[in-house]
Amino acid sequence: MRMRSTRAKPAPPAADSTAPRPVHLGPLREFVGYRLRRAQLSVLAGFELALRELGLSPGQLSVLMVIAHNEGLTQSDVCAALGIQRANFTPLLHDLEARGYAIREVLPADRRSNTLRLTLLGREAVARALALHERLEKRITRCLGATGRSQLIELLQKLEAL
Amino acid sequence: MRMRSTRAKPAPPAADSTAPRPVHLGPLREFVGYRLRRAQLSVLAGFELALRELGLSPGQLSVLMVIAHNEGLTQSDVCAALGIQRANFTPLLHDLEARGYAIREVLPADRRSNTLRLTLLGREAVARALALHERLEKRITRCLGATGRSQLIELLQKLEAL
DNA sequence: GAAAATAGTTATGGTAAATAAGCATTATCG
DNA sequence: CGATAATGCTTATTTACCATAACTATTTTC
Repeated sequence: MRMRSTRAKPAPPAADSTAPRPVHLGPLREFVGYRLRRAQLSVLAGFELALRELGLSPGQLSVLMVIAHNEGLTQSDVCAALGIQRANFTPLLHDLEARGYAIREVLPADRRSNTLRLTLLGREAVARALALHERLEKRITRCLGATGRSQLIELLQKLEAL
Repeated sequence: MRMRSTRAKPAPPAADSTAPRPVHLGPLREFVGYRLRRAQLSVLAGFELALRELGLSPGQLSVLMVIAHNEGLTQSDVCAALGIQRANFTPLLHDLEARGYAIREVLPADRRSNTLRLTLLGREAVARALALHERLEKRITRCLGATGRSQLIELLQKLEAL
C-alpha cells in the first residue's frame, strides 16, 4: 500500500537540510541550573544592549549602586555585600575611579581600610544607568507579567540561600 | 537632657568591628539580572559539589544528554540546541571523546559533518550523573517547594525568549 | 566548472572568577 | 612593651567561558 495520490501530508519539503533539526533535551529541559544559565545569558544580553551607551558592566553598576546607597563603606564591605573577591574588586574599583565615578579614601580610624563614596559624576551615571535599566525591567515585565516578575525575584532570592 | 542612667538600649555591643556591616542594595535588590546571577552562581556551586566525583562540567553534561537523546546529531545540531559556539564546541567534544564517552563519525551523506553518539561508557556516565544531579534538584525542591520549582522553570523558560 | 555556502578546526582576545603571596596596619597576648 | 597574629588591600597568576576571525575540506549553486 503506497500513498502517492492520496496526499497524506501537504508538503513534506523533502527534508529541508537547512532547517535546524529538532532536538530533545530530555531531563535537561527541567534542570534548574540549565534554565538559569540560559535565562541569565539572555538577560545579560539585554543588559548590555540597554546600557551600551554607558559602557557599564553589571558588576560595575552593582558596585556603584551599593556605594550610592551606603556612602562610607569599605572595600571589604562592598565585596561581602555583592559576593565579589577582594582581589577582583581592586581593578574593578580602579576603573570606576579612573572614570571619575568613585573616590577611595583612607579611613583615619583604621588606615588599612578605604572608604568609598561617589562623585557627583558617579551619582549622575547611576541615575542615567537606572533610567536605561528601567527599560530592560519593563521589557522583562512584559515578558513575564508583573506578578510573574515578582514571583521570579522571590524564587531567585530563596535559591541564593542554597 | 542626657540619658545615662536611663538604660536607653540594652547592650549596643560597642560596634563589633568583626560583624559585616548591613548594606542597603537599593533598587538592585529587584534587578532580575542581579538576582539571576546570584542564584545561578549558587546553583552552579551546588552542581559542582554534587557531581564532583564525575568531574563533569554543566556544559559537558548537557552535551552528553543531548547526544544521548538524539543519537546521530551533527556537531552543529548540538551547538544550535544548546547555544554553544561551534568553535568552542570542538575542544569540549574532544575532551568527551578522550574520556571515552562520545564518538565522532564522518557522515557519509555529507563528509563535512560529523555525527555524534555515546559509547556504553558514556551512557553509564550520563546515568550516574543523572542520579547525582537528582539530589541537587531535590535540594532545590526543598528550598522552593515543588510548585515553586516548576513555576521557576516556567518563568525562566519564558525569560530565555527575551 | 567556478563561485558561494557550509561543517568543522585553529588561533586569539576579552572578561569573570579563584588562589596564593605580599605589604601595610592594627589587634592580641605573653 | 614587644613579638605574633590577624586584617585590609594589592599584585600576580591561573582557569574557564564566550566571542571573533581566519583557515581547510566538502558540498551546493548556477
